[in-house]
Amino acid sequence: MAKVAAASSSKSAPRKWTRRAEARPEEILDAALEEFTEKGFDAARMEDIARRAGLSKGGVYLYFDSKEALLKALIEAKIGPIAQNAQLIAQAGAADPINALKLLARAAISRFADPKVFAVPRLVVGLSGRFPEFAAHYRTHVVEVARAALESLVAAAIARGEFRDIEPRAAVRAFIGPILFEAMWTHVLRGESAFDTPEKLIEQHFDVVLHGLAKERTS
Amino acid sequence: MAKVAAASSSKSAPRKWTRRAEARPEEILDAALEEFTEKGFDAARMEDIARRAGLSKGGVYLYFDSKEALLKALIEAKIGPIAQNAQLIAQAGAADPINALKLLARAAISRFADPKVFAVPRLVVGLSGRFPEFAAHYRTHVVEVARAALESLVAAAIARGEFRDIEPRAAVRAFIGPILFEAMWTHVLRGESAFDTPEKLIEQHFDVVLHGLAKERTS
Amino acid sequence: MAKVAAASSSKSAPRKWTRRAEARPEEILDAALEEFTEKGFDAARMEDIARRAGLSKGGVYLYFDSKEALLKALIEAKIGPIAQNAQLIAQAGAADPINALKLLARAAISRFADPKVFAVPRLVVGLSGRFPEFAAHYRTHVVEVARAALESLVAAAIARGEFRDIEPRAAVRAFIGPILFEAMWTHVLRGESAFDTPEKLIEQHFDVVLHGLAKERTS
Amino acid sequence: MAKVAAASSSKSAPRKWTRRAEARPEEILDAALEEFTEKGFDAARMEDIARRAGLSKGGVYLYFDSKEALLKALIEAKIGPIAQNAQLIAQAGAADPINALKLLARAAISRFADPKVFAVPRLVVGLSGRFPEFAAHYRTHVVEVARAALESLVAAAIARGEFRDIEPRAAVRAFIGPILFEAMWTHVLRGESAFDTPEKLIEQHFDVVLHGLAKERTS
DNA sequence: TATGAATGAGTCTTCATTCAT
DNA sequence: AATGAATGAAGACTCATTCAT
Repeated sequence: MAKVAAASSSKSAPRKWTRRAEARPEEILDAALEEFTEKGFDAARMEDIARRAGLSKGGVYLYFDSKEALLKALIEAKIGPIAQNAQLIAQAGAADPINALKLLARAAISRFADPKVFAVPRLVVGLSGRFPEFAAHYRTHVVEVARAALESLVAAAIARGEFRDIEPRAAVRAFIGPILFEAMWTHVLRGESAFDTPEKLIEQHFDVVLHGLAKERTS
Repeated sequence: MAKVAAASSSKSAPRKWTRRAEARPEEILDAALEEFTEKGFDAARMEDIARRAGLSKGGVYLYFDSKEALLKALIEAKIGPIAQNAQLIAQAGAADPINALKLLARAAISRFADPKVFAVPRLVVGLSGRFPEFAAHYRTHVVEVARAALESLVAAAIARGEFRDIEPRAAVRAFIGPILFEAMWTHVLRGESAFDTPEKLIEQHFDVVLHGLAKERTS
Repeated sequence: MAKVAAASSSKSAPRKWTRRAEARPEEILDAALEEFTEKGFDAARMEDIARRAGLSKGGVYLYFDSKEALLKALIEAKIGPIAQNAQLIAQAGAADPINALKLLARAAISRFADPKVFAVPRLVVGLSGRFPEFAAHYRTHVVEVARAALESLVAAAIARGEFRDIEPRAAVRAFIGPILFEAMWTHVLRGESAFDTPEKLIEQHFDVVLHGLAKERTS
Repeated sequence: MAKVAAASSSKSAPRKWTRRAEARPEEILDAALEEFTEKGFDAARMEDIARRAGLSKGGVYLYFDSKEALLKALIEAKIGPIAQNAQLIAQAGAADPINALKLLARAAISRFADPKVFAVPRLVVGLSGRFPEFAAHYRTHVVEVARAALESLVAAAIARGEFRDIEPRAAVRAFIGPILFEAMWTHVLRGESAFDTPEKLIEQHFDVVLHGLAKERTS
């Protein structure tokens, strides 16, 4: 990481190899994510990652200290954007919570549809036993942030009388769970999709989750 | 596996070490599951598995041909019970679909609360990139079976006018997703639980999922 | 080292592979000393050491944790005997210090004539910059012990009026230095010997050095 | 070495970087000696040497063909002066051999007290197994030269009746050995000095050694 | 059945060396 | 003359697997 920082922070002085060296860390990270996803952290070979990133075996070590450091950098690098999204939309949409939730769901679904994006949480899941710290990092920086954002939206919706008086945490669970399930089904189990476009999934999701299953309302 | 069959079928001739030998494959499988869960398939050492199962390094090979064979046997061995459950309850509960769904949810939640049980799907997720056949096996023998059972229950409920006319698949997704999410949160991310007893989770789950989020019913 | 201890301490229970496994650590140590002496610690390859000891690459790691651990064990294993010698003779010869000194010199010279024996101090010298702890260990456990033994002999000789009243430390230096020099000349510089038998060297050594120390002049 | 010659012979055309380029080989040699002494030849990294000499990794190769060439140049560069010294003093002091010996001893002791100076022989010792040619070179160009010079002095002293009729070679051994021993003690074993000033060591040395050699007893 | 010594293929990692700029 | 990104050979170390006992 120190290495990466050092390499990528020297933007001021003009270099001859500019494009290459500047872009390298990112290229390696991408290559690593692909290899890790395909083979798993342990089974992935550093040389394959290097080759995929367009350099030789030893080249990776110019940017990352070790395989584990590469993994760590990878997780941290890919985590930020996701978490930030959640926060921003949540704040922006306090005025119209239900609409904000819809926006968020739409964003989450379309992002999770991209294998590249889903690859990171998937990796974290696979490695959680061996590297609990990554799982913890992910929980703290991504899931809890998103959760808090969603809960406040739900709370707002309840306050406005737009939602029933339910446990916000349970609502969030009901909101995210199906999206997670669908992503697992698609990327991990490689099951076939039951709808033609993502839009259809979103629609279904809202239909069921926002409106409920039961025909007759008891409460 | 051929080995396993051979080993466990020799029940005729009584020997002094009978008990041990008979129980061995199961013991090894359990030990393997624990090691695999803690360290991951690759990082787990055969010797540690053997030690945990109470025999020596070479001993494991008397029952399983290789590490990969052990993994395969493990997944298959732990998969059956789950899938069967789903089928049984589904059939049994056709008369009262909503109640059957409740029973199923209750069963799923309490089972997933047990780390040992959740360990297998977790393992499958981690290895899905490297061994897609396991993921496929899991999808076919477990998830699709359960899904079909649930969908038929939902369809029955719709037919009886107890559920709105929604896409059964979407309903199932909404039904299972939150349970999966909670299990991930607990076992993978090691997040703290927001409720005291599993019973409370079940209650919340029903409250939200079965009755819906929206206060005002549009349809 | 823990490994070695564990392996060599199990002498009670009879094993089938007795000879081999019991003898292994010693065989490896010898092989390592030879390789280290010929090529130096860094340039020596573990596989060559293993091969020379009669096993395969990985075999060495059954007895020693790492190359460095092997080096450490080697130095410690070969150091003990030397130091003990010094102490024993020193105590035994308190009654006739000059004779004791002669015995010691004779022992030191003949031992240093053996390349295997001189190899260890030689190794320590070569590695002293990188592993100062080994040099310190050698100084403390070998040189200082020998030095103390010799000094007390010299002091005894002075007290008896057999040696002039000189600084014991200087006397010891004059006593050991030439022996060290000769060993260096022979083993390190591979210079030719100027005498036919070691006995001749001993004679010359006494002629010059003891003369420098003795109170009464004979010639 | 060819490179070094080429680089240092280009004195004709004055350039702006003149001073630097002219001094470079020497700077690199010094840096190399320090690194080699601290870490050993193998463990020393070319980049560290370069950095210490004030240039970058690749820069060293403008002056030396390889790491081994650098080592060779280093040993040769640092050897000359020592050997020449010996010869000069030896010839100059033929008239008063004992005094010449004293001068030589004094010179040797004070030179060996300097870690930089002792570093070269120390390096040669450590590498003698791997590069016997360096040891041979050192023996031929340094030790044998010095030895011859000293032996002729001793022979002269014997001829003049100032020394007893002893084997000159043994006398030289007795003369140099203690100095070598002291240097080893100080630099290699990092043992504490037993005297305050080098002068004191010289005094002690003469007291013991010259006594062993001298015909007439003074005390 | 069970053991654990032994093997050797497989990988990470280092670093001398090269070369475009 | 100088740089430092890049290469790739080399070597320490691990561990699944075998096999004599």
